[in-house]
Amino acid sequence: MSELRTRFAPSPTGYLHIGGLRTALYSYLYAKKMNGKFILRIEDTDQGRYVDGAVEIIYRTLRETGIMYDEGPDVGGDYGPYIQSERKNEYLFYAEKLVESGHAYYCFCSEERLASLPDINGARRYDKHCLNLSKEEIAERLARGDKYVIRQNMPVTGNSTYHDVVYGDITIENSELEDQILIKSDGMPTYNFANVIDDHLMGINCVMRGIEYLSSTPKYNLLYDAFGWERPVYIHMPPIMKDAQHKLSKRNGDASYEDLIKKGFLKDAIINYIALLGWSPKDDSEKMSFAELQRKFDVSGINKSPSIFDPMKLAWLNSLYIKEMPPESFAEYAKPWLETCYLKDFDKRLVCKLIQSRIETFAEIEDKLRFLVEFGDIDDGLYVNQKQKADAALAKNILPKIKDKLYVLKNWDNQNLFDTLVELSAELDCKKGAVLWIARVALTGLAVTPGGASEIAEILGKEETLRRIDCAIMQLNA
RNA sequence: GGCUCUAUCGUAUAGUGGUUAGUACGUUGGCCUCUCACGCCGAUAACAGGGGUUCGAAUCCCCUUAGAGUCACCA
Repeated sequence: MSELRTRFAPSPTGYLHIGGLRTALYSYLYAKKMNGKFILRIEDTDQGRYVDGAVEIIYRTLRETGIMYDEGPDVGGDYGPYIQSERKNEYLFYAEKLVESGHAYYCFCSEERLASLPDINGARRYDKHCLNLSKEEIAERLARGDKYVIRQNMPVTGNSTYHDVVYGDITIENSELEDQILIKSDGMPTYNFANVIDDHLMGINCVMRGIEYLSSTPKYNLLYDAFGWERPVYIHMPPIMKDAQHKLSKRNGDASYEDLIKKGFLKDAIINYIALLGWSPKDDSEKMSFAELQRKFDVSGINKSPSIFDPMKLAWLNSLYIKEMPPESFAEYAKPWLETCYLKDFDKRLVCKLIQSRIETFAEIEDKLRFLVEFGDIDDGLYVNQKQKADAALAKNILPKIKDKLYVLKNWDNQNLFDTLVELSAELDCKKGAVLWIARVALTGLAVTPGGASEIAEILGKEETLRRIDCAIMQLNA
């Protein structure tokens, strides 16, 4: 068996959406598992849809996520060029070969004629009108410079069957196949044609792509057959949906890879999650590193039915990756989000320690830390905690004592603060939870905070802590 | 509409003729605890419907229903 060669062939239309990224991921994982090659090819035959910078986004995203291609436009290889617009001349040559063998023909039909074709169930099917043109007429019109396209000559009877690795045998009546255009009037090949020619020329023997190509694959197979080329192995994949009836797409404003990064998701979590959308390993593993994914990936685990993208589960996976980050990496990665919090001179290390285990995405940082810079009215009701037997009256009573204790505290760190407050609770003969609860509320004015009273006091610093306690006392006495 | 594909808890899935239908997220009860979070223990909830085949069907077949894809000089 020759070396497995698979490929990812995106169009540079502006972004790499989640579905495309997953296709690339699966193709890469499968190629690597089989000790084969993974190739990147840019399909830019539609000049109208080309978007500047889109190619760079593709390169960057694949690199960033670890989906390294063995051959491609910017890394080279023996089958280049890897950009379709640079292979333009190849296609016409092969199309003409097909014309010679009768598998394709020139078509001079005008747009108007095409538009006048009968509409059958909402679709206009080309009627093979130009198939019957005489050799002389074709030569004459070609010489005259008439605009033309080259169409594939589909069989009218019989049916075509092929095997798909995930969907099994697919059979379609040949009469369902339209004489699709191979070469457009601008001389460029259509995707359908270029795709087949390139795959063959590049030695691609395994094609992994979205299910949208499942029903047009017989057309490609007819092309392979006409040339006498060996058909590749096909692996079609189910779509990723936003909900039961809508596909996930940038057009609907759904998240692309880059959007997810901006929303505070880690690339490892994104890759891990999308790997699980439509595929599952033999065991019950869910959190898998890229290396594990490579080891465990197998096409037999690919699902047939569409799967809905679940941000909640992604967030959960993301939190797992966040928790295992070394503190330094976390601090480094969190930097941009921390900057939006105006933390002034608070100790970033302590702040990170506080939030690392409490966020699922980095975007939550701002909300979680707002209390560090915003402090104002405290609702008396917040002092009430039945379990700890705390309330506003108790707060009014012990807050001054807390203040006195802290005022003389020498080493301002979490442990000392905690010990001091616990000590006070013993002296006052009340629950330590009551003291800590009241202190925390007084310092933050919030029912829920990341971290307890002592941790927060440590970050706030002595001066700010005492200032806030004063504030709280004043409010209670007002 | 024609053609193709799909159908297990809300979501992602395990399951390939015999299981108390498993797991994870979510939701939820509890424990732990200076609130929250983490962690731990429990609960919740599914074979779309109807016919077959079979001693036996989530698993095989058919129909219905629902959904997706496709029918371009787009990829």
